[in-house]
Amino acid sequence: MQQPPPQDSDSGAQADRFNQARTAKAMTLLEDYTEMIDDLVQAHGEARITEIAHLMGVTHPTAAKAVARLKREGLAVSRPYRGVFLTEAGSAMAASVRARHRIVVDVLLALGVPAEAAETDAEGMEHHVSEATLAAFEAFLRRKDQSAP
Amino acid sequence: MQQPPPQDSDSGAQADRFNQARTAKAMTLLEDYTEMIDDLVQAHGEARITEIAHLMGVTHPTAAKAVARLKREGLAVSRPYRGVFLTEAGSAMAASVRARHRIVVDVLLALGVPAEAAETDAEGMEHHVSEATLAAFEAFLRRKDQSAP
DNA sequence: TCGCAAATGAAGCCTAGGCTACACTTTTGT
DNA sequence: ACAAAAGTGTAGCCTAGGCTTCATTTGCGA
Ligand SMILES: [Mn+2]
Ligand SMILES: [Mn+2]
Ligand SMILES: [Mn+2]
Ligand SMILES: [Mn+2]
Repeated sequence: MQQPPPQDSDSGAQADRFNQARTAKAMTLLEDYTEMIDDLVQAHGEARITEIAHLMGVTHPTAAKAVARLKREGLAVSRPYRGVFLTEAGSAMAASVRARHRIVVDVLLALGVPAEAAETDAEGMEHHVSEATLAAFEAFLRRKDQSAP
Repeated sequence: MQQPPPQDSDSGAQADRFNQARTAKAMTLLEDYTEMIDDLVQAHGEARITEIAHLMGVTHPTAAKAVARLKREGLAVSRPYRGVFLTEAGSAMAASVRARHRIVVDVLLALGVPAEAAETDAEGMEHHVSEATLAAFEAFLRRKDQSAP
């Protein structure tokens, strides 16, 4: 292991940002599906492939492939022709993803974004909100509803 | 052409949001490359594949393939072994993308996000900011620096 | 109970967007 | 002027994530 290469002044800084955005984009599927499966298990005790597909707006083979990836990555379990459930790791991801999702929506609403746009945009933006940004969002929301109790 | 199907109550609303997020994600490459090429043409009079690749953090064949897609979609032009330039449509996209990028960064900074995180997160978030949200962001920024002149 | 509809699985196709390896042009330095 | 270096192009491989089509299993209602 080497130290993170110092990058010739800031030549690579921009490249680093794009790479980080690409990495975040690659997490989108896992994050959205874990959150969705967690929702469904809460609501019905299990998550069925067909319902996942319907809510995600994809065909069932697409949802099945996504679930296969979740299982491969240790986030979910399932047996043939049965429901899908999250592992400990999957539940943890779902919890943090849901918390972040809510905070992003709340920030957008606080900034005056119409509710429908806030929900829609948050679904994509959330995956690019870093820990640092999330912390700033939380602080902003605390300030906000402290000044207007 | 039919009217947008009313969706049984709100069953499909969630699916619509995910589909919109997927569409936005698919625009990411075009938006980032047009902005980048526009930057480079401003700075050096042309955009070379190698420099695009370097700044985007990808290999040169990847950048070349991206430019091929830009050309296919009528956003850029180039001749073999020569620089890349934007069409009218490409320049228009670059201008709006750059404006939105700046606004997103400014909003994040106004909310107290550290500068480095703001730059990085904006690079991904920007592609999911709708017109409605952008308008709210602009209004927020105007209020902001009106109250602190 | 048993037959049929709904759900699930499996196979295979497609595009986007990464990569490496190698060929060819252009530019540059002696 | 020309050889080496740098830049560019091309081919081909890979994975992710959509899709359709068809086979199989489940679960229900008659
Ligand atoms: Mn999402
Ligand atoms: Mn979400
Ligand atoms: Mn971007
Ligand atoms: Mn940008």
